[in-house]
Amino acid sequence: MEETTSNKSKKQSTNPGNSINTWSVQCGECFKWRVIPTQEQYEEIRSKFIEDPFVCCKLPTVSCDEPSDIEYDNTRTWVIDKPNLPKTPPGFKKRLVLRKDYFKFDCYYDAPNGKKLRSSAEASRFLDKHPECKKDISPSDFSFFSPKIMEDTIPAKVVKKI
DNA sequence: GCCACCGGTGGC
DNA sequence: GCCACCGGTGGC
Repeated sequence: MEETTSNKSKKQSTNPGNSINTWSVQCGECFKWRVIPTQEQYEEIRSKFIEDPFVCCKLPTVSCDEPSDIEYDNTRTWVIDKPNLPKTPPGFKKRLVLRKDYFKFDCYYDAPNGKKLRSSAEASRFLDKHPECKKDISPSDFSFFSPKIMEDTIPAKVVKKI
């Protein structure tokens, strides 16, 4: 279960390259990496990864015989995710912003009204203020987990923090 | 004045 | 010692 970033990215924020632009999962049988086209599809797979592990043949046009989509190497920075994180609630947008020093991510949810949520505490408070959301969404539907950045794939020019 | 970004720290 | 959380602020 992985996500990757690289220095090439779609413009999702003011600072290109600081967000995740490729989502991929590893097949539990052949161990090849498969790129998942959208964050939403990726989150769907991730949300039940333990009880329903990913295998290549779940993708419509792929099997374990096909070469892998991408390789784990330092042509891009890799970060390791956790299985079974909650899917982003409908109407919300989840963003992971990588700090310039590659030390960690900041995780945000953009609420339907544009409000930016920065922590579980803020998410809970938001739901309390918006009972209409609370019907379908609970605080446990938010995860501010920051994926682990793989040090051996951090660009050499980045100055490491001591 | 706002907000993206970063730094500091309290609580575990 | 770590990291979730949030206050502060520089740059716009």
